[in-house]
Amino acid sequence: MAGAGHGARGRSGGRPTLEEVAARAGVGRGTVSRVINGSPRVSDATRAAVEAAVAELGYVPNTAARALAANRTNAIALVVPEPETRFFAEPYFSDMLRGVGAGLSDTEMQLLLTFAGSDRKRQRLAQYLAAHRVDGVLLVSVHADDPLPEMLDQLEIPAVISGPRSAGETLTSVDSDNYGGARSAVEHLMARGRRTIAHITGHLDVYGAQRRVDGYRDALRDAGREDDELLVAEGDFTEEGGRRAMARLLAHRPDLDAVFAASDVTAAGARQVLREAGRRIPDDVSLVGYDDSAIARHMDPPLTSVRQPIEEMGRAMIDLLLTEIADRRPAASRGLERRQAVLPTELVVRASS
Amino acid sequence: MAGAGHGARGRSGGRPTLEEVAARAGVGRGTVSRVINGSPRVSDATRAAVEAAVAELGYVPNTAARALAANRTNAIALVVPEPETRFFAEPYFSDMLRGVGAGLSDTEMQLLLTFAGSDRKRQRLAQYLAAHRVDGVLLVSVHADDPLPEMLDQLEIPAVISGPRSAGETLTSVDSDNYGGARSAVEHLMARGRRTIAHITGHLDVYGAQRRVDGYRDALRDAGREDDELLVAEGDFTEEGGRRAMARLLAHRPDLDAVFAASDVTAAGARQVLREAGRRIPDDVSLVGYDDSAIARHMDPPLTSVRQPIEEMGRAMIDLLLTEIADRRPAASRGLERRQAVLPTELVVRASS
DNA sequence: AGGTACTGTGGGAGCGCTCCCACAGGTGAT
DNA sequence: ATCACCTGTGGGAGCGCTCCCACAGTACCT
Repeated sequence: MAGAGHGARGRSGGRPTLEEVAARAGVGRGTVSRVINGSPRVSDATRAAVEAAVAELGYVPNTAARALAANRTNAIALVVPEPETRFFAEPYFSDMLRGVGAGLSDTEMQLLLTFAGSDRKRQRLAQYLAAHRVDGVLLVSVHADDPLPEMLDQLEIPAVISGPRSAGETLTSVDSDNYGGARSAVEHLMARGRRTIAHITGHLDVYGAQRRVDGYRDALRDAGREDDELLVAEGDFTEEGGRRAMARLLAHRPDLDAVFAASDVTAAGARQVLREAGRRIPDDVSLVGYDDSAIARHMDPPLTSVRQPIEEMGRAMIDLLLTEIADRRPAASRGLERRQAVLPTELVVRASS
Repeated sequence: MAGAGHGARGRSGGRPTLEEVAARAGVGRGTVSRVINGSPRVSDATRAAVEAAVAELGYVPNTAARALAANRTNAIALVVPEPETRFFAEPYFSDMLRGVGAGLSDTEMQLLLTFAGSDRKRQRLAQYLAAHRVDGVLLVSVHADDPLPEMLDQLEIPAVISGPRSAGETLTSVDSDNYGGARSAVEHLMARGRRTIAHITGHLDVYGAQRRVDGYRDALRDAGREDDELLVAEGDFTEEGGRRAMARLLAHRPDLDAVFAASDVTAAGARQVLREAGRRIPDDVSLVGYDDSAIARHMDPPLTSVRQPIEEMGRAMIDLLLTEIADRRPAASRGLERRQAVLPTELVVRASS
């Protein structure tokens, strides 16, 4: 309330304004604003006086006023275009969120968590974006046909996507080396003396899943191995998908002696089917997963897995997004300087291979 | 979608304002505001006209202006007073976040995710709160000596805590029935014919962990069983803590034939030590965990566990918080009507018991 | 001397809303 | 006729900032 709460102006609870700080420091409103925002055009003496006043009064800028006047929000949204369930089922997201949080902790930016799993939520999200409630958007796990990136582009809202949708992704993107990670997994299995290496893919409308297939294929081909279609079964990153794919693989190629799964969760499903079929891990069949999640460590036997530096990816996304926001230009310079970051993966060898 | 389609109106990128909608509808600014905010004091005809204008122009209220004028933010913060790492290590948080997201999806409220794991982050958090950047706060996983609740109280910011800090918690709280959950676990073990039932506790400065000990004790006592101090070992919810506690229990009471652990992760640690000691699960020792997390399902053998309705707890927290925000009063009526929600638990029986 | 170009500073003019007062026009009781 | 008291409406007065223009002061040229 405007005039209501003037009684409590004493210590805590009283929220000083710029004007009050200015009065206290004996300067003008503009000068305080300059100090607060780190403008260099302030003399050292004045700056010191203002900073003292700020400290004395415990001044904290009002975000809403700032956002209104400056037409920016100091907030970014992490948009998850899936139902909440999926988001948390895969540790991938948590790790990413962690990196994002870390990257943000040095800034004034606030993180908004937004789910766009249902149509209603999409609707609302569209409104938020239209209202320019955030300065930028982080997109994770976007499927190939999602209209969201298009929309962001039209609204000219800076955005960074994790996992490009295709080789020609137009948005700034951050990715891990899916291709190289898959290669290293397959090469590891070959080095272990495995002859017949199968692959359970991820959802193939996810570009990263395709790249893993490429890495798997190329690793085999470069080693002069057979590249049998029957050794590749399509999964969808889920446990159930892993089970189904594994069952198909065993039916078609009962002689397989290694499986490279596109996620740890998928590997868990595969493991179960292998067990039920009487195959021992790693004695009869080597198993390698992807993500190096907690599940990999807790599996019996512990699962060899390809670690993605997901946390660093989160950090990288923030860095790129902040850059985009900082030099937000009249959209003229777009497309020319598409930014991209690809971070390396690492094979973590455990007992399953 | 909402705003994007109507692109070519007036200045490019210029979002329509209340005033423009008013002009279009042939009414005053105040009337439009009333319609937008669902005030009943508008005639049906006027309301219809305004709504038409809003639709035509693709009007979306400016959040910052609204927040500034109304002195509220339409945002709430989920504050995690721990390092990000801990937050994501336990599925507990993810589930809760899911419930919170679900509870929020029917409202205009935005969710801010805030970590307060380091001192610097605490500092910043304090600033946010002081700046009244959010209308309310959700606190999860607060330890007994945390100053945060106190601060929120002083700032008169509505807050709901998950897991009260003590029996006399002053904040509105949501909890699951820790006592009942523990009882049902122990009663289940007794029904299975187990005679010597040990308990590995959680961090005892967490009230819920204490309540589980109470439930364990009372279940035994009510059944006329011995209540041996040597059967209770203090843990801290972690795997490593579970290992250490289990080792101690085996040393003191090698005759134990059942263990009730205060978390699944703890149970995982206990399981490892039991294995190494040559005890078979469940043949020699029954094992029951708490949380019914993914780990429980993936353990070998699958772990019997007490399920908390964490997602519903998240929902409940939101409901309570929104209520508090809605009837935010001059703090006079505080303490009198302490709200509390306690949700039931459920024992999920698997092969480990 | 005046001219030019800085640096540092004060403060007016909004940003787009909500709040609230004023007031028109209707109703019913006096 | 007066009064009281509704309902619905318009619009002024801010909310606390940022932006930007004006301008004093200083410095270094012609």
